[in-house]
Amino acid sequence: MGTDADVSEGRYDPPTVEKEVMDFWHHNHIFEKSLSNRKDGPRFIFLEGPPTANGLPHPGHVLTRAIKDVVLRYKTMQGCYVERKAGWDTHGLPVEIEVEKSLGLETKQDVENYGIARFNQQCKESVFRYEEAWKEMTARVGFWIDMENPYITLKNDYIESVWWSLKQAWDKGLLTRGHRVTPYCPRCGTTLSSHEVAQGYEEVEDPSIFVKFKVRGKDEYLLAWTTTPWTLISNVALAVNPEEWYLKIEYEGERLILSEQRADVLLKGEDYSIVDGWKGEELTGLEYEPLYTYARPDRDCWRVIGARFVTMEEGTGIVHVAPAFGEEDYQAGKDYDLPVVQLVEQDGTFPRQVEKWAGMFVKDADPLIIDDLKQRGLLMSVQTYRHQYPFCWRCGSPLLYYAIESWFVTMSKLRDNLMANNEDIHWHPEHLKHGRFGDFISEARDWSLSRKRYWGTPLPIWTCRECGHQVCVGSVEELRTLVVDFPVDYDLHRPFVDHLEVRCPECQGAMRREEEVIDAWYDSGSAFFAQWHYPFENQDKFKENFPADFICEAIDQTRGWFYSLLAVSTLTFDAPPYRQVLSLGHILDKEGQKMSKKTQNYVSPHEIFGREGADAMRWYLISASAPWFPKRFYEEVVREALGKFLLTIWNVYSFYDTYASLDGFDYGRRRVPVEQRPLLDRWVLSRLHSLIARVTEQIEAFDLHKAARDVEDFVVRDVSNWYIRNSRKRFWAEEETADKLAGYATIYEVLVTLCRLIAPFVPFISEKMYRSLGAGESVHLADYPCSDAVLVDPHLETAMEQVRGIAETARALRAQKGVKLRYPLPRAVVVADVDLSSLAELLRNEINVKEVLFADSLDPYLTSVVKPNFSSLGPKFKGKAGEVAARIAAASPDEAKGLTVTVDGREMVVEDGDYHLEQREREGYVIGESGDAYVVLDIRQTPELIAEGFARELVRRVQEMRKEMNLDMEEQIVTSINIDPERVAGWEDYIRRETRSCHLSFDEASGGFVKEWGIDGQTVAIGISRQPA
RNA sequence: GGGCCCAUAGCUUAGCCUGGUUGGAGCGCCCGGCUGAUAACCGGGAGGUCGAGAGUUCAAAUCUCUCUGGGCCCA
Repeated sequence: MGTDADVSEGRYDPPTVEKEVMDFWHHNHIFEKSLSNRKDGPRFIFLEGPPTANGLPHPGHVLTRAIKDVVLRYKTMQGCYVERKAGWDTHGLPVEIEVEKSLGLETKQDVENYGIARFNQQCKESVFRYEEAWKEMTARVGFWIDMENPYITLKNDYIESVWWSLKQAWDKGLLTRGHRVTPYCPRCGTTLSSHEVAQGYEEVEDPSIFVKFKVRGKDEYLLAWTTTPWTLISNVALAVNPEEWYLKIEYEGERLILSEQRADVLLKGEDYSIVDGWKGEELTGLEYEPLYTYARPDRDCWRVIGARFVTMEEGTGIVHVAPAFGEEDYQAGKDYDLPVVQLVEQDGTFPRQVEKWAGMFVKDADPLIIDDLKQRGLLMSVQTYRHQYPFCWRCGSPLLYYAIESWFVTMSKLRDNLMANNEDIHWHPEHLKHGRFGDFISEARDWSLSRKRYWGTPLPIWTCRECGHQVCVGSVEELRTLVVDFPVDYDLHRPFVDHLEVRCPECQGAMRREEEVIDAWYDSGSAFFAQWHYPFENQDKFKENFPADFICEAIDQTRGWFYSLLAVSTLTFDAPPYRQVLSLGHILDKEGQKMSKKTQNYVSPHEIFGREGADAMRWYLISASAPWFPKRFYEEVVREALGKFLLTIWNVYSFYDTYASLDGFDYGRRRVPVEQRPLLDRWVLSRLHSLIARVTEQIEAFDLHKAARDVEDFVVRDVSNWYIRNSRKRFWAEEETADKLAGYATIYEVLVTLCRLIAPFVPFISEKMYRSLGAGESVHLADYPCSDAVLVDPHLETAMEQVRGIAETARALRAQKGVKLRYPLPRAVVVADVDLSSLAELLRNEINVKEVLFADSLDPYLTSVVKPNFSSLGPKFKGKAGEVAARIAAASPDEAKGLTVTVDGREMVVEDGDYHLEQREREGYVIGESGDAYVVLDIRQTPELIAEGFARELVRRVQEMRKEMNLDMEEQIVTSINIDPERVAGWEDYIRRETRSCHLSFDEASGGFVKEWGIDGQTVAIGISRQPA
């Protein structure tokens, strides 16, 4: 791309221009220069949220990358040094699942048979499968980020940093082993983090059964409700709400115990009698006979306990308790010292003891258990229950809530710290800070960190087989001291770390690593220090870059990455890891539904890039709505952004380019000082500098959409539709007038400044124009424009706004009266509070009148008309009212006052109420208002004016024909028109000049190109031909 | 089931915080006009139960509550 080569190519072709710009950036190292340029500037610290490259990027990723880029380019142009290190998130169950699928492995046993080493090797390869696609998308959307030196969570250095922070937690006593009932996928053989569980809720129908538990020694039953029959096998207690009332009733010959409230609801209209009643607490301790005795608990159980979580909203008010399968159950079990009966294997099947259903997947056994209970007469009713139930988001298996041993980070102890650190963070949108996010951290749960899986950062905890001593290893060096023959080449993943021979520092016994790997969210949450291999290297680098000034991801990261960063940072440094966080809304499809891979209800970004281009897509995404609002995305809206904004600005540019290069204009040499330029020029510059001030303010507040809309408004309304439109004639002048030079200088300044202003938003087209204008090597190396207060003239802006309004009104009045704009009118009179005289000439041209006058009052153009008031006349004059009205209407305002009429021989005086005066335009004038101002149009057309207008009609048609013939602008023609020459008397020269006719005749239309036109209902034939050379 | 966010013309949206003339604009549509930069522009028109209902108030798109729909998060 040369600075002024191929500038006159006319039509804007986005993909071609954008590719050209990308090549230019690449070959000239513009990104690198944008960094080295600002080396000494203040730092603006950005932290990239790492994607996983085992899937193709979709429009949502384009949005995130585009918005990040806007902010980072803006900061760079403002003089900041903005380092941008890319990152890859590489560990975790999703990766394993992909690999399992491709290898046809179905269980953990399959994986182990395949070999953990080989398996992890596959995982490692898988996470870079789409690296190229990601790199390409990133480059194509114009996101400048260093993809050559990314941080990668699977690197030894990265893992070592993570280990270091885990050891910090360990030393603080915040890394502990405990039980927790967690959602568990029996197929994957692992617990799922809450973030993962959330992705897999589906509405399903489950059995809803009412089960009778026989009270020990009595012929009475406690009625309990459950939707998970398979957990009944492991039942150890029944819970009642101690505060609620319970009844013993007799119903269909049976004595049942349930809550009073629920009895009312469930047995409404049924025939039952109340036998007894108690408060819930009185029931506690009551023993019952277990439904199943496969378990032989070592502790007292099978009795009623009190628990406040028991609600009266559903069920019977008596809840079956199985501590192994529910969090509340587990807690209640602890409170009452109940045994944890867990008659389910890790793969989700019943164990051998459960003779009837051993080996069967528990959920599949539900109907059989129901049958069994039915046959034993222990079932009250079976219904189905629709509710949201979690499924494994990757493999689709129903999740089981399952008490499992796990390592925890006890975040619950850090709640106050989390909240204090959150106070120092600026959230966009703000409501997240104390809303969704604030609520979440104020009730922070312990972070279940460990995963019984393979592909992840191994938990660096070793336990001595001899003495039980545990060490948490915080560095490779520390590990080396514990290991016999630590090899030179090492890999901190499984199975390598599992096979190390570790000696207990206490007793020299053999140590064994806790077999789990950690939640991959901890990896990415460590990015802010682990990307630098802190604290083993880059201590300064880390200090310079902590905390980040800005992070930005989609809203779903609120409890994902935004949280894991804050959690790790609070745990490790007790400080907030970022100062500002921008949370983006999601991209939805045309119908406002979320995009999904399954339905493929979205256009691939590639197609958009290939047609409308990256700038158009960016512009749409930025200007459509606030960054944090969801956006509907489809091709038409992008095309609209292209047509409305990009093509308009391009046309302004190409207009300037056409004329400026024709005239050989050189901004550097022939610049007219601003104060010597016409008012219109000073106006557009004033608008420009007002705009700069607003845009800067809005970007700072992350109101990117407002900034974009203001820019668009300026370009379309002010520059293209007003400034250029009213300046066109200036550039047609053949000689080099000061006026023309002033115009060139102004458009040039507007364009170059605009390029800089919009460079962060639309980096390609701005670069292309900036360079073509010869303004510098790259717009992205330039400074962001500053508003120059000297150039801002608010009075001028207001006056122009007023004039624009008046022009619109005048055009509307013309349309009303059917006077075409081409026909000049004698005058317009403006009545306004502000002095608009300096803009009179502009207005005169705009509305095509011979003169514009200013007046203080409308009175000279108004006349009063007497209007009879029928509602007053009617009752007075009855049948003669019409007659009287006619007399009144015929009177002048002066005559009307005190007018006497003779009705049926009686003389009557017309009173004030019998008529009213209406103000009307005087004959020949039409009045309109615009804001506080009025405009009067004199619409009396004289024959001379009509001739002039008609001449313009003819010129316009000839021009159209010239265009159709593809004539050069300068080319001369011979013109003949079949009209009476009288109709354009005095305007023959005008027609000749405007149409570049060397010969003009008014007779039969003849020549190479003859066309008939309908002008004001008449047919006019025009013939033109090229002048023979 | 709970929390948060959102709902204005066929589409994209301004106005809502801080209640007050007739709810603005752009795209699209119809009619007319302008045009030798333009895929543009100008004027007019059709098109709004301001998601629904209730409340507060002299007055509600705006404040409150309930409901419906969508999104996100949590269960």
